[in-house]
Amino acid sequence: MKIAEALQLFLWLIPDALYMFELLLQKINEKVPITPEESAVCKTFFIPKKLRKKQYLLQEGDVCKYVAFVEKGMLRSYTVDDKGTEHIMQFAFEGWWLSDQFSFLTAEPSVYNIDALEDCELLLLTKPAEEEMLVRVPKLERYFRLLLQNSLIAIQRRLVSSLSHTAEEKYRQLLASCPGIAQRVPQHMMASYLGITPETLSRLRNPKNRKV
Amino acid sequence: MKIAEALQLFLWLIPDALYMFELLLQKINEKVPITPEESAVCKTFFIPKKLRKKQYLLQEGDVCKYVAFVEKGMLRSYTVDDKGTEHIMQFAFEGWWLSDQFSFLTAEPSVYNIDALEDCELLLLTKPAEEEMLVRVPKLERYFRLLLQNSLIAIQRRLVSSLSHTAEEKYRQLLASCPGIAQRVPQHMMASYLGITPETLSRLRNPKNRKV
DNA sequence: CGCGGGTTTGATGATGCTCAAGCCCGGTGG
DNA sequence: CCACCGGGCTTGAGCATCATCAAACCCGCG
Repeated sequence: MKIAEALQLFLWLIPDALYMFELLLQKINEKVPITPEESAVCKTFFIPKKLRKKQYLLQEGDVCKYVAFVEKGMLRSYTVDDKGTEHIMQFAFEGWWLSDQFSFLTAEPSVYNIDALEDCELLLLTKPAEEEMLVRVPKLERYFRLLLQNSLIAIQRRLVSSLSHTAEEKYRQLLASCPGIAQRVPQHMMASYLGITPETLSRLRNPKNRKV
Repeated sequence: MKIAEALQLFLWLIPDALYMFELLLQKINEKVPITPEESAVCKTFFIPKKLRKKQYLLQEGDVCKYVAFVEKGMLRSYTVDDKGTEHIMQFAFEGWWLSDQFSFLTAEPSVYNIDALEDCELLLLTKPAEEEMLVRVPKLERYFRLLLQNSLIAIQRRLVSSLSHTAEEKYRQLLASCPGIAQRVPQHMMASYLGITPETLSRLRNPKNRKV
């Protein structure tokens, strides 16, 4: 057996550990430069996990045990209101993080669902792993604070937008802030994210309805 | 001169230090019990400040240098959109905190304004003071993390509410979640907070318009 | 081929906005 | 002390936006 073949076999046996961390390390390095040694330490705390389309990472009523980093595929988090309508809180593409911060921190049951919109490769971090990791690589404190900040800003912007803009303006803003989303996310989910009905979104996409 | 007398004199000279910290310490103790010694340390980092009605704590374009704790009175933060309409992000009553987290953390110019809706007594904390305080009283890390969490949850709830509820439902929710607000906040400001026009709010408050 | 989910299209109605006028009340100056 | 002013609240009429309900359509898939 040649070495190349052996390597192939090896990769096949523990495929996750080898190739799944590239994006994570790249993203971290963008904000907080870390050494190769720190990278190596960092890797040890994550749990690689694959999720197939429509599978759940978190279901309403359960405690959110992980924060998830998306290496491949995409996730969404959403609530279901009293009328049974879904409200998408967030999409998470490659390179994004997703969890229910509140449930994760307090260990109380979540009001959100998280599921896969495409087949996914995720890196999961438990609370104890996160804490240990921050002790071993304190630089990452800064990285996680930046993440939290960014999510706070994003959601504030979205709130203002939802209070002051029309459906069409909100849609354009979404396309602008997240190019390519229309190619990957079904339309009725974008509608759910924007807080409008699928019919309305369909209509305002149709140029025939353009105002004079 | 006895020590007690000296203390009295000392307190007399800087009167703020005497009565202005009660609510702050009480609020902290509700979530994170601290010793009298820690309380004393804690006090030294805050800058007491009085603000008269309509005065600004932060103006759009400036860097947010402080987080403010409200001992008396009330504050609001808001943005002005391209059409010139104000959008109130948050009210802060006695015992609440307010700042622009983003500008405070990054030292970039803020997009928000913060001003006083009533004469106020505030306790201000600068970034260096905060950091030093957290070193001296590490228990407070937890307290501040809880604050951040709570604001994240609150704003998420508000977003879902703004996407899924009618003007009336949102108004009722506001009254329920913040009793007494109608007695202290002018109506057009509640409208601004809810993202509706003053006229609409006025109408849905009038029982004559009640649906059958 | 037929089924089913997602999207489109149409008709109708409710909700909330805009503009405009009137009202109430507290504050100011004569 | 009163008249006047102005800000905030109310009321009204008309209109734009968007939701609802229903039907048709499109297309991938078993």
